[in-house]
Amino acid sequence: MDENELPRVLQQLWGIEGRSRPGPKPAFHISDIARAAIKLADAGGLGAVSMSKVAAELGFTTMSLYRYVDAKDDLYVVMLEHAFAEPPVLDPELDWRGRITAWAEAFRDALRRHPWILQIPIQEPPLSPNQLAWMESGLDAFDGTPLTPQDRLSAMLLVNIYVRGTAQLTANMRTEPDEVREADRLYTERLTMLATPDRFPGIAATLEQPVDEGYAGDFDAAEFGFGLNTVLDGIHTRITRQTP
Amino acid sequence: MDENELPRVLQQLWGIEGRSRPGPKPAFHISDIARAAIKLADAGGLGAVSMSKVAAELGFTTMSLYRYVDAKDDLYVVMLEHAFAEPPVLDPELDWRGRITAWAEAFRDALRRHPWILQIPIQEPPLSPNQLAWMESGLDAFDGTPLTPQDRLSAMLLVNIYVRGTAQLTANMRTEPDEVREADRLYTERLTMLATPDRFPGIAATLEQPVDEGYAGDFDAAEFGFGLNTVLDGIHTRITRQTP
DNA sequence: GCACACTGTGTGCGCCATACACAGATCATA
DNA sequence: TATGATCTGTGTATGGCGCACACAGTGTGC
Repeated sequence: MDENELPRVLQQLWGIEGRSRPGPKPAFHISDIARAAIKLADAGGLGAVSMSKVAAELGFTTMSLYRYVDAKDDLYVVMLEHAFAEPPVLDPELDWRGRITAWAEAFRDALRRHPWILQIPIQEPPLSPNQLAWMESGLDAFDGTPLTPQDRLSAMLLVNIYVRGTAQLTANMRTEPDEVREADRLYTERLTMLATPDRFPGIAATLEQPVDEGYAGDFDAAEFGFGLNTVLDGIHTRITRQTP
Repeated sequence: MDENELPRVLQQLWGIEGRSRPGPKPAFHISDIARAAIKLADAGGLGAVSMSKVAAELGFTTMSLYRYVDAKDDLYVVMLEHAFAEPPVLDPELDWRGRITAWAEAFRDALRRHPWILQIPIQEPPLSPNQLAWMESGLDAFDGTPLTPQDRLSAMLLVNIYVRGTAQLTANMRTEPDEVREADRLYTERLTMLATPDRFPGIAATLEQPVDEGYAGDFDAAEFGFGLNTVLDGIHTRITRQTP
């Protein structure tokens, strides 16, 4: 095997400690950076996270961060890793459908806690410990089904994509529900003005049906499960087709 | 109706021309801005798009762009609108499944042509003409089914999300296929090293199965349709459940 | 006790989005 | 036809950003 070393961040996240070396002791740890950055992001979105702001939050200079992190992208990796703490422990009593549903809801909750996750530009597939643990947890949900490992991966990714996608849609995630409602009202108003029935009959039809009050709050509760069940129905079809 | 005017960009995209006014004639049009920006983005990703670069491409100063566009976000709106030209015309001979498949493939192709679309931070739901035309086209695919307008919206969004999500996954979209293959090789190598069977049995199992050669090329062709069919199976289940 | 690798710091560069003031162009109106 | 309002593109300036680099001090292994 060649000296194809892992990037430094991943080494640190996996706890591959370097032997004791000369020089001053590090004043803090990447987990401190993660905490500070997440605090800023939770409060003001990903845009509020800059090297200088994070450093200031820690009480150090901007450049000191670069002793722990090679570039801004690495900061994102560390933030993600800490935002996704331990994956949910899935009840083995449940069937695959119950398990993957619990997994999806845990994922959704994490995204709701840290909406900035959706703003992070994804450059590379995940390799950090907690990310892999979530992957494993999602795959394990299909234990007992006749699905092949590849099919399980596809199914898990499908659910993953669904959760991300729906979260993205509601990612007008202003923390204030009033703002969400107002933005939604303005949107439907404009849509009603622009999507006239003659040119956009399909869109207009969806607008005619009165939207439930408290729509924003209801979406996550009802609509999320509704769409998820559609996805799971598709996976179910594949499973039954697998065992004729 | 209050003076709740549309943002300027949307007005221009909808061709709401202001009456003739004093002052010099504009030297160009937002579509010129869109073309220049898309050219840059196609070549170097969204990061290569800056106000100064776009302006230089047009042969004007940076600040001149602000006479046409209120902020950078508006530039993104214009880019999106022009990248999604006319939506696909769906063959009415096909059933809903054939139609929405064609729609999904057209969407995927657009994303493949302009990968930077996935990098655009989405702030607001779409209101521009071509975006709505795509929405309408996707909704129309379900004509003839017993689905309610709301269900059609959900189904269309589900497919939309699926296409975006899978494109995101393969959005290591280096234009060079060699780079994709190399990145993929490196990833599986590292994953094999980190996801040991004792701690991550599920992940390890997916790695054991030998991956087809030409994986990167095959994904879009085979895997895309496979996953899409799973989603459509779910929608099919909902349709048949609708009509007992 | 020495050499050296490492620490946090300060300075500085190039790029970015965009606020603002300005001179010239052009239309509606007198 | 003259004029004033209002638009145009431009030049300049500001504050922020990520990050390269040189530096002085610190602690470890020899």
